[in-house]
Amino acid sequence: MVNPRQNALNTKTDLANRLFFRLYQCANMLHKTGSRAVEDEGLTTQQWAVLGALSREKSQGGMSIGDLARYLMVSRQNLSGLISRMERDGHVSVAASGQDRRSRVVTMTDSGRHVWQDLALPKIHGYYDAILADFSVNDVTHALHYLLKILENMQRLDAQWLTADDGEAVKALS
Amino acid sequence: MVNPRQNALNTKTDLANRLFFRLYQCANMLHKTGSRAVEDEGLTTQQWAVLGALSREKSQGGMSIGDLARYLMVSRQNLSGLISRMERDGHVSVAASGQDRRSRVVTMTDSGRHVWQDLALPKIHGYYDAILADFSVNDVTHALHYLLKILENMQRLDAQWLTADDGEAVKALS
DNA sequence: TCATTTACGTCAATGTATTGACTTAACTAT
DNA sequence: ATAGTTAAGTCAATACATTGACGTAAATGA
Repeated sequence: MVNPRQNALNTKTDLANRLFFRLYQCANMLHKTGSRAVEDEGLTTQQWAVLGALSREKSQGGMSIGDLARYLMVSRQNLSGLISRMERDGHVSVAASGQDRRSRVVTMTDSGRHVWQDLALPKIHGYYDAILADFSVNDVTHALHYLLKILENMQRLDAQWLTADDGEAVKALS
Repeated sequence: MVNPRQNALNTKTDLANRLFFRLYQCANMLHKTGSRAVEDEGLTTQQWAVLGALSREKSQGGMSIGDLARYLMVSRQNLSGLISRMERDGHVSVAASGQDRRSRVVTMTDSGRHVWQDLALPKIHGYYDAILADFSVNDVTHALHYLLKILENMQRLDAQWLTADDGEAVKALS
């Protein structure tokens, strides 16, 4: 006997539905379990992402709020508050830019670097091990590849929306 | 010549780092582009998830706040506010449960069902098409498989944390 | 039966995320 | 040079997300 609903199962739309639902759940669980992994250090998943960005060799000289926002793909308004809390907690310091008087440069403090390197990173590696325990290197590579493709397409859609919105504005003015 | 940093590249830890960073970015972009896809209907990505849950045949009789929270993997405190906003906007109605006087049952209103079926679903399918345009059915299947594994491991870690926390509480009492 | 425990929902505090509006500064194209 | 545009950052309003604390109701166990 064939399941009468079988036509609707395993179609691309049905699979897409399940994929995005799982991505939604993953997003919730990432923020919950990620923050829990570094809560003893007074960090959250988002602050972990900021420290990770600032700890790269490429950003030894610090990063501006705008650079960080673009890198992490969040709004600069959001970063503004996040950086304020991290400054309050002594993890980062903010200084005026010599080049651009509008810009403010965010750098890790010595304390922030200590928290990141010595306290948070071991916890984070333990977190990776726990989540990816049954993943082979090949599995991680493939999962990364798919996430990257989804991300690129989301960015493309976002960019299209921005230009379409400009078009609307222009149309409204004419 | 071998890149001196090659040892650090493509190791499982390095790949894990990149995977979780991309997952973090995907989470941000999902909420941004998903909400944008249904903004004309006055919905957000989260409200879309709620309507999707309530529209299943399985939940014709409605779902309690707690059931919804477990299904979507968010806290019931969060759902409480989300449902209030959706009730305010007329998408769902909340009624007392006949079985359990503590419980409140959430159901889609006729208006909510109209918004979901006739307005939001076409937009959502367009969103799926835009993000998964260059995915084969096989690609979607594999991506779904990896997300599911990550999710299962995150849930396991979450459950372990809960029992470990209980253990701490017990230890503190003894 | 009656005390303990567990479950359901909400309130409050805090952190993260968005858009819109605004100020200030840098850039750009006459 | 100067007007117009773009870019950097912040403030405000709103939505989403967490934990902790609380009141009420159901379930459990001696």
